[in-house]
Amino acid sequence: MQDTKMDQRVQLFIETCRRRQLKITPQRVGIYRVLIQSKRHPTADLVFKTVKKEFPNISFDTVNRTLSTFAEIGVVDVVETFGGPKRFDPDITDHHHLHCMACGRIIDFEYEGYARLEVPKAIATTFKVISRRVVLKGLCDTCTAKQQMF
Amino acid sequence: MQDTKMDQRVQLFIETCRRRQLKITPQRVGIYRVLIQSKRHPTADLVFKTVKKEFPNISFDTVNRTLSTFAEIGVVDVVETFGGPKRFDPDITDHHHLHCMACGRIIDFEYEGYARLEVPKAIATTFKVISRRVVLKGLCDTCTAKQQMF
DNA sequence: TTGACAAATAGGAATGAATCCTATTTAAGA
DNA sequence: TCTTAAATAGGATTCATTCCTATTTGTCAA
Repeated sequence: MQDTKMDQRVQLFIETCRRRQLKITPQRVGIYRVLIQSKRHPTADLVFKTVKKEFPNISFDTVNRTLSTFAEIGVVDVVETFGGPKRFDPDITDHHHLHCMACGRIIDFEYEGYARLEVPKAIATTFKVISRRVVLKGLCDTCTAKQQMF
Repeated sequence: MQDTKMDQRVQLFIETCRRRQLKITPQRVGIYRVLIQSKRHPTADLVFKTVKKEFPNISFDTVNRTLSTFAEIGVVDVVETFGGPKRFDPDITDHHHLHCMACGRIIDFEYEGYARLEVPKAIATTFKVISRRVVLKGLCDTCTAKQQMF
């Protein structure tokens, strides 16, 4: 990500915090920066280890609590998983996910064909939909290649 | 579920175990019976508590290990979640999920419109798709009603 | 039917993830 | 500045899951 693009996102993030009356702490900004630079839907622990380079005595609890706060105010998403630790996604725009069952990688994709996954009427009346996503389980290219070696 | 329908499913389950050279133990059958009668995508702990009524000294480890085995041989699915304990789904036919963010309920639904969620070509070439599902996040009717009380 | 053996189980210990607790620090408005 | 509520660090605790090992039990072949 370009520096200017990143600064823009950080600026928007700060405005969101203000709107929600959340204090702008260096830790929060640091965690947010780590998040938007991540490409792998990181766990709290991974964010912790990364942000620790800049803030050597930040605590895990701060990182974890902050990630929950971010999810509450909508600046990140908690991603669907199949067990294991929570994973976070700084991309809150509409997109879909491939899950590799072998290596656990989550790959983002967009697709016109799913653009307006309309919600069945019978459901729209009894359930208030907030977000929609297609989740594909399978094997990524790397893992498929590995399997064929046996 | 009707008894005959259930016996049929148990019979199929037993055949699958044999095919995979898994021993048919009373615990496994008991756990499978609990699963196919569950409507709530139960956690290992809930299955454990339920099956304990019939097998008072079954261990949690047995239940948990067995559920993993079942997932491996494909007789149950591990369901996508947003953190928290693993949840299991005895319905392995194609269907979709609503997740209530307030109470955690997962509601199954089927929909013609999603019938053949075709996989984008660009993806089909690099990723081997095993299953596909639409995941809708939102609020169920009960929880929507509760929120409006405030 | 019986005996042998690998597989499965029970129960407890160990690990990992997330949350809670509390004393201390700090952002932000007066 | 000064004040105060919010946020943090660090450790303790809880909950979920996996690991370990002695014992039991399906299954298959004789």
